[in-house]
Amino acid sequence: MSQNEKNDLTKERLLSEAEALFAKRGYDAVSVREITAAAKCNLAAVNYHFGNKQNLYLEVFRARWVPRARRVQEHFRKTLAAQDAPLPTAVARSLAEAFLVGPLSDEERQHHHQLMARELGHPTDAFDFLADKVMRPFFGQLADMLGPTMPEGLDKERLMLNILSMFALVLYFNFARAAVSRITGSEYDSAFKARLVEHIVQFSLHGWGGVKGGTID
Amino acid sequence: MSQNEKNDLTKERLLSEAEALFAKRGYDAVSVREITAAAKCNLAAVNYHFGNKQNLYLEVFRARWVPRARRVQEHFRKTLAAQDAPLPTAVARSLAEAFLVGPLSDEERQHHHQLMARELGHPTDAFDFLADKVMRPFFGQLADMLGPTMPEGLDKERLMLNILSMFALVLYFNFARAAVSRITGSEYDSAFKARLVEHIVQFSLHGWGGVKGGTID
DNA sequence: TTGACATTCAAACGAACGTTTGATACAAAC
DNA sequence: GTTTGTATCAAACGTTCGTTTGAATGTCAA
Repeated sequence: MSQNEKNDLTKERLLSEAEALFAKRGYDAVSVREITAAAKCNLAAVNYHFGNKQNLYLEVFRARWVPRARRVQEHFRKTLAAQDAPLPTAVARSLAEAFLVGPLSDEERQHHHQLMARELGHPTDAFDFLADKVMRPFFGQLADMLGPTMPEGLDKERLMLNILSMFALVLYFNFARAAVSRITGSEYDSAFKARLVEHIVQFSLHGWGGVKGGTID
Repeated sequence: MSQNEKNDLTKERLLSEAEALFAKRGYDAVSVREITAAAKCNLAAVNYHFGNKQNLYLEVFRARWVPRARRVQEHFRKTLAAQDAPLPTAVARSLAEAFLVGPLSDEERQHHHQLMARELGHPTDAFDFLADKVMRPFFGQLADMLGPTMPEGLDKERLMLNILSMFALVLYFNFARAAVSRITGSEYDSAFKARLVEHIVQFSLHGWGGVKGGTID
């Protein structure tokens, strides 16, 4: 088993370094040589453990991205269950908190959302996986939760667009950090992140009008 | 001048094909050979007209992206000026209409927002250009417009976050078209686009609560 | 101790990359 | 008619790419 442990370590290191590099710079900009150098192993290790570069990319989603998404969703469900009823206010706050603070380290969260954004913009095989195993089920749960509390006469598409829009904000403010910092002139520190959570909650609930924070909390 | 015209044609074709390919697949995934093949010219044309690949990429932003962004902004200002006062409702509607329907062809719009999203996620030299020449000035104008109409006690950062959030929605629903279609199950045709404009306006103004369309229009 | 198996490694493979070169074509200037 | 300058082209440059190979290493069961 000590042999298996070593194997696993190399495989795990490869997955970690590959994820970080793919997230930061994209599939094509990262070479196998760069990944194996970062993982401190031989060039051939990628092909030995994963067959080829493309499959390493897919495995990053299977072995790392999906479990992490599940952790975030679990965190969301836990914090929401602590509340009385799944009212939109509580749902929005729990969602924003889970995805912008939540159980992930800041680096994990950055990589997570960058990988997701890349797949949204240019879907590969990984997107099928991601949509079926993570997005659709979770969005379905949210729709079931929020549907009854939404204004009357709200069709399913409109509800889904509302949910997607909140995720667009979460994704955007994680994905475009550098740009957001430069435009707002604010450092992306934990204080700014707290203000961001507040903003996203207010915006999702009330749009431009919901900035006074009157009835919330 | 007929020689200059031919030169220009090649240069213009290169810019067009390069923009389309860079937008769809990103800088590193597109080769100079692929661009010159699409533009039906010799491989060396990129280096002759633009020096190198990187500079062709920058020139796509300077010669194509920025002028197009200006056209969209001009469209926004024109349709807004036709209204009485720049109330948030009119601003939101004019913005969404300019950026989701507006003066661009559907293909242009798609490429435009994909290039922008790529720069937001991983800024290069093009982003400096883009931020200084287009984003900051326009966001500044919007802030001046919307500032007085916003709820009392709204600081500058919060106002900018509101504006950025509306752009996040515009960008997202252009950038992640394939994914949005697959999640909502709706075709991205012009009818869906019209519903999208309506949704983004309502969401930006009222968040999850603004789906009844009561006071709007 | 031996044989089977899993893992790592240096080295090399052919293909594709961005870029350069020198020849060629052609219009305008002298 | 010759020169000058611009644009295009096929061909090649050296480099890097993803992948393959075969030997070396270490582990464990027989």
